Amino acid sequence: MKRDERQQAIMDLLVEQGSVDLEDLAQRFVVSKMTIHRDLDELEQAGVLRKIRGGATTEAGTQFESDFRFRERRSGAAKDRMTDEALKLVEPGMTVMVNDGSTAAVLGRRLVEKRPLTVITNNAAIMDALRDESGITLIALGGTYSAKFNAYFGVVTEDALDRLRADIAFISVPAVAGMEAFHMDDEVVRAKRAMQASARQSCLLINHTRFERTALHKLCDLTDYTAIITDDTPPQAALDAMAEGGVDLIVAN
Amino acid sequence: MKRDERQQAIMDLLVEQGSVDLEDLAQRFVVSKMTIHRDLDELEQAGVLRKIRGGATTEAGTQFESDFRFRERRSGAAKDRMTDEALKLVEPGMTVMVNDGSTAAVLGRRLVEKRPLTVITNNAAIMDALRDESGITLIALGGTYSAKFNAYFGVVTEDALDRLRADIAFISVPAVAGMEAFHMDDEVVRAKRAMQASARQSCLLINHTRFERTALHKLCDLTDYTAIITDDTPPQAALDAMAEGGVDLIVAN
DNA sequence: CACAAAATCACAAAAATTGTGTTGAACATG
DNA sequence: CATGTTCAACACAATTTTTGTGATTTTGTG
Repeated sequence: MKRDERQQAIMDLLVEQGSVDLEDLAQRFVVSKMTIHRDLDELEQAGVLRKIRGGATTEAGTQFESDFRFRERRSGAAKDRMTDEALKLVEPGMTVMVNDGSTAAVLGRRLVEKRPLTVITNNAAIMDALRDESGITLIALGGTYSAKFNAYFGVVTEDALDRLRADIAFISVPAVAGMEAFHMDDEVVRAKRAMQASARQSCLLINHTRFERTALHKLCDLTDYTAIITDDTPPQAALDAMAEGGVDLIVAN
Repeated sequence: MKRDERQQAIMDLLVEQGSVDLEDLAQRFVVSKMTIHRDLDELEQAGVLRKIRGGATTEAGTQFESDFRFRERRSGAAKDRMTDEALKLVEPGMTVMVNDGSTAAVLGRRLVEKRPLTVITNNAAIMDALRDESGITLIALGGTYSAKFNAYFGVVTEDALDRLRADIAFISVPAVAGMEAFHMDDEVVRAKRAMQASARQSCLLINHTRFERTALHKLCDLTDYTAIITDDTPPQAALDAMAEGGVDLIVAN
């Protein structure tokens, strides 16, 4: 492994973990700590990380932390766990819908594991990822592009969904409270609803930190989902509410 | 300049020119010919080029030559000239449709010069390019992805077009004979037709080498276009046919 | 303030990249 | 088809880059 590759690998780790340990890096790449020091120095010079005692972290408050790919890969482990569960619901030959959001993007990319599949999505990241995969029939939902969500929305999206049918839809939301799911943007809500309406069953993906929160628009009731997957145990209050409402929660850990 | 950079630069030149000269490369990068030899050997090993006496060419008949990016950058000058003419038909504030194809992709990217605009397309390259441009409202047409054309097609695309309206549609085809335009794929023909039907006026972009050729499916008559732009003077027979048919040809050179 | 851990520095060792001269193969040409 | 010329391949040496080691300084912590 050459210098450049190692530095790239360090960046990958940094993006994934948010910080890296010097000692650990030296062991991982089987080089001396001095070499790692030099790598980190260069990367710091290039402005992509900040050296701290014993390792390095992502430069706080720069473009980096708000970078889409960054957010996507950060806490990637949790998303991977949720994705593992979600994939269990998918069988080769199915038609699968996936909505916007970085969690959904992670799932979208991993759908290749279940090919052949037909994948319907308005998520630009998924389109990019599955575009050239053989065994995946990619049906993109058109619409007006939203940079904020890196996905397509609007009447075009909704009309297209109205004419398509899928076996399962994977939906993610930023807020769940009680027995209801929420989202801050009404365009997004409409797209998610259209997707759920066109799929035989729907599966909700929700980060455990997002329970007990609301957002401006209510999307639907949790009873609308045939499966709800989260990455870690949510607050007791949330658990109670769902138990009482009679919905099953799959905790992936 | 390091080894990797040099090799990358060689590939860039290769993509641009189709072939590279060993002697020339040695001079350009101020290294010995032996070094260039070694670079080319490695690149050949990697399968991205083919060494020939005195230099290297793109591996004929491999994925490379049919590579989308390759075709797109090759003979880029001609496309730029056509694009110049096409852009004259666009005014800020308009709603513009652009179809599939590498020529169209070049035009799509340059539409930023006329912003603010609303751009409607099924061309994946254009989606990627305009996605994060401010002042451009990007409306993607969904559909089933076609790797061959790097664009989206099918009922989803056509239905979406049926519900949209644009000021002008830019259409490109691989074959024109007499007073008719052709394309080898019926899915693509349907999308182009739908686009033309949804635009107030249509403009055809056609490479001058593509005149006097036909393809399996007839798309439409040339009289359906309000403007026809080509990059160079076409064969006399083609000119005669168009003159007789009463259509104006804009030759951009 | 003292102690330990970590960072830096300087220098040597190792590895890689590159250039040169030579040899052999391919090419054009009469 | 023989011959001179050009170009590619090879081997080796020179050079540059990368890396490791130990000494020295800096930093953080109790």
